[in-house]
Amino acid sequence: MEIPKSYNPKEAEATHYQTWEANNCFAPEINENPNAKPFSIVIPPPNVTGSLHIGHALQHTLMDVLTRWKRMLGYRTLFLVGVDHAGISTQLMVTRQLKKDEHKMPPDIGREAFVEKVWAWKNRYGDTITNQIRREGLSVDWSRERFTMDESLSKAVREVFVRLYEEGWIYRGKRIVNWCPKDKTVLSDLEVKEETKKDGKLFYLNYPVKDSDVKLTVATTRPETMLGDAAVAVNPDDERYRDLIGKTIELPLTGREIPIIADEYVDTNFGTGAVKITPAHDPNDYEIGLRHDLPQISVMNQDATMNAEAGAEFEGLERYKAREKVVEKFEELGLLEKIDDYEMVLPVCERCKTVVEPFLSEQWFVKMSEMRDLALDLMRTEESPHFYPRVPHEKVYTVWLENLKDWTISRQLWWGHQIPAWYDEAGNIYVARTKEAAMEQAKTAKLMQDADVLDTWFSSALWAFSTLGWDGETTETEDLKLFYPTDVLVTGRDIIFLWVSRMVMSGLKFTGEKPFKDVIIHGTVLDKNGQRMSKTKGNGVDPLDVFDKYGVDATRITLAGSSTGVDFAWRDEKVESFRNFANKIWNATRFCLMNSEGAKVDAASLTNAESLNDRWIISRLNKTTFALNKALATYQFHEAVQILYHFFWDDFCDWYIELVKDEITSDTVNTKRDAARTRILTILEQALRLLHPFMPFLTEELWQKLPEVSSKLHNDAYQNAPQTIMLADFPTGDAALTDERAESEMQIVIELISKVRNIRAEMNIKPGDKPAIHVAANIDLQKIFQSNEAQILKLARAEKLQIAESLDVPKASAKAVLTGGAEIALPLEGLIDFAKEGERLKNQFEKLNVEGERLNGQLSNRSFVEKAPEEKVSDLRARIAEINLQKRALEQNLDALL
RNA sequence: AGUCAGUUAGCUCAGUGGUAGAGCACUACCUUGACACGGUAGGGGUCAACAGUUCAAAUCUGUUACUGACUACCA
Repeated sequence: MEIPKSYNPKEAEATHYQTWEANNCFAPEINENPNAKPFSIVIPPPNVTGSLHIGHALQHTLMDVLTRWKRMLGYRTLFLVGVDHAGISTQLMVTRQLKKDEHKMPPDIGREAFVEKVWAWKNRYGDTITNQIRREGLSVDWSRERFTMDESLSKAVREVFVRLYEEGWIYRGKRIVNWCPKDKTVLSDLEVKEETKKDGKLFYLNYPVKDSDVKLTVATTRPETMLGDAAVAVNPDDERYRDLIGKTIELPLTGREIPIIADEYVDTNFGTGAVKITPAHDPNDYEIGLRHDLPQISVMNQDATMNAEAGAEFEGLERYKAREKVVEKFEELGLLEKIDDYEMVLPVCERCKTVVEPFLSEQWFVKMSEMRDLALDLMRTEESPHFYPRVPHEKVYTVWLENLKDWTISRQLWWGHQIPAWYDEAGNIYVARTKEAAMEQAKTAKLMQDADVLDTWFSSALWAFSTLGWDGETTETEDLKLFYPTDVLVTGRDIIFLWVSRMVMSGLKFTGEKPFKDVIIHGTVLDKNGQRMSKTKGNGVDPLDVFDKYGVDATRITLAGSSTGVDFAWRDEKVESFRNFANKIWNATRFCLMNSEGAKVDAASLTNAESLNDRWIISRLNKTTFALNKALATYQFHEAVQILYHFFWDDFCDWYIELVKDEITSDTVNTKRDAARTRILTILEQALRLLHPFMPFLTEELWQKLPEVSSKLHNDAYQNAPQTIMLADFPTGDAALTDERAESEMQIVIELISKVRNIRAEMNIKPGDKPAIHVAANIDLQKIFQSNEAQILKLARAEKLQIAESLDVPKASAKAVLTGGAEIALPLEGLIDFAKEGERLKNQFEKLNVEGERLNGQLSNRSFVEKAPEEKVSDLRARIAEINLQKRALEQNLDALL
């Protein structure tokens, strides 16, 4: 078989995914075991407008590793995929295109036509993200793909809305909300981000007190809102203003008179200690307004221009123009005290970055107190969901819930789930599942549906069960029974509040069960300088570029191997090293295949091993298998990757292949050679299975090349499926095959070879020169060295191995001491540099000496001997004995040199 | 302002009480029939500082410094 010298990911990535998908390998139905335990994950639905970024690649890899692992273990696995309609971002994107292509705005074409355009857009571009998911190799079940605006999911949304309304948990009301003047919609608290403005100003305005010469100075960052002032507030304990409480202000520019009131809210140390109160344009002022029964004077329109209430002079002015004009007027009136520079933090719209205006408006809200308690009770009673890592997320989640405010769910958009509420001509509200039902309630057909749609996260909150068939009417399906609650949710920190908490609350409320058992919160991928990636900085890493450059598998295992729950800096060098790892796997397999005549994959070859190196590698393989399964079971992805990397590269390639190379490449055809070839092939095949969840393409490509692989190697649940490594039985380890004795015996052989190599390097022995190795050792060690003579000679590049009870070598020899007191010597007449050899031995002696002194110090500490566990003390004694033994030998060697 | 996290080899990061680890980078040697995307042998860290608990601290506690994240407020 002709195999290229290096792995080309493109070929493997081009074919296998299609085969897997075409053979329905991803669907749970591939599992033929009726008693198989279920395992399910739902993907956090990416935005339909979106394209893959490196954070997705990380999150998706972790989910796919778990899914492939469980599938190979024989679980009935469902990895459910789908996309989110992403209300605001999609609407913005289509609006932008409409503007560009037709120079029109949505109102120009009307709601119906606009929504049609969004659907067309979705159908045209919506598969960008899903094709990218295929590229990543995700083993998701495409037959169950969902979209948040599918009819069934939309029905679930209406159902939930109606039920919550009927219970009084959804209400409509006039509140101060976060208003985006550009998108002209309300935003929830979580959709508002902060932006620091360094060149902000704090304006000090003088308000004349009626019937006096006194002026009260108030400070504000938004002078234009003074047009809507309803009062000035001071702290009741503030001596400076005590006399003024109850008096009246003649509010400049408006001709209105407003009271001076006392309220504890006012901080006497900030600004002037007197605060202008604008109930319609500030959330705190709104609260104060309610307490003091102040009028709510709204002076702005929805686009943040001033309205008629602001007065004729200001009406129609944009908010910042109005600000300038107000300041000008105050200056003209001699009422502008001063302007200070002031660094401030502004709330901005998460999507369009426009400064959000606190705005008095009528909206729909979900009352969170009861919903919140459901989630808090779950945490209290079951400590669920279990966060990985638990610190800090469990606490952050809990504290957030405890302080949760009501959720604004209406959005002034057209793209999304339209609110199932209707109004009659008198303005009465009818909330119902359908228009017909609403008409029945209203006893009239003259109804107008609420124009608003629901927050995108309202439908996302139902994702874990609406995708499995729950629509309010149907509440039990096969999928729900099998796959709900899901096993684990994998997601980023930023949506714990937006999504995780809301899924928990709605899951508990509507299914009576939590939506998932575990929540894995992965870290953020930062750029190579440790900075957050962002479009404006242009420092993002495009996973598709990385795939092209290094291959999908290398990228996947890099991401998994970096994942410990904390943020990490992206480095191309890391992927490069895993690209090299992929190549190493490729070439190890290439070696086995080049010598595979007469061999096949045969599990029996793992149980009938006799030689030390075979028993050793089989023991290593089993320990690796145990450790890997354990690491995955606790979501320790970094650990899992380390385990695999170390086993494959160090144990299998650097030692095992080299140890058995001669035997395997022998020209002599015999059963011994066949057995050795079968064994290495079998071990390799097991290793490929262990690697498969991380590196699906490479392992499939290689596995299919192995002689006589078939679906017989599949897990029992997949015996009839077309042969693929993704359905192979995942090794779980066999305790009978771990062999501590083989491992420690091999360790001493490795030590011997390494020490000889060290001497060779230090003494500059040419690779072609083959010295003799003299070994002095006890009977047990003699046997071990004797039976591994061929391997020792080959790997140490030596001529012969002279084993005796004591050393008898010429003075011109380089020596070393092994664990257990064995000694080695290489006669190097004419090659040895005595000064260098003396230096080398002294260095080793010194190292041992330092360690010995430290340990002796510890041992002479009486309290250590008394209080430390016996085992630790005896370990220490043994180590000291070992050190003394080696030191004595080194001393003798040094003496012999002089 | 509050809460939390981090500070370990030149770089990126593992490591939760018992002799400091990996990858990359670095040095020397090596085209040894799987692989130079390779092999062999090396060098390199008083685990941020200080104090405490302990027979024993990178690991537990406290304080400080720096970095970062989140939450709230900001007239």
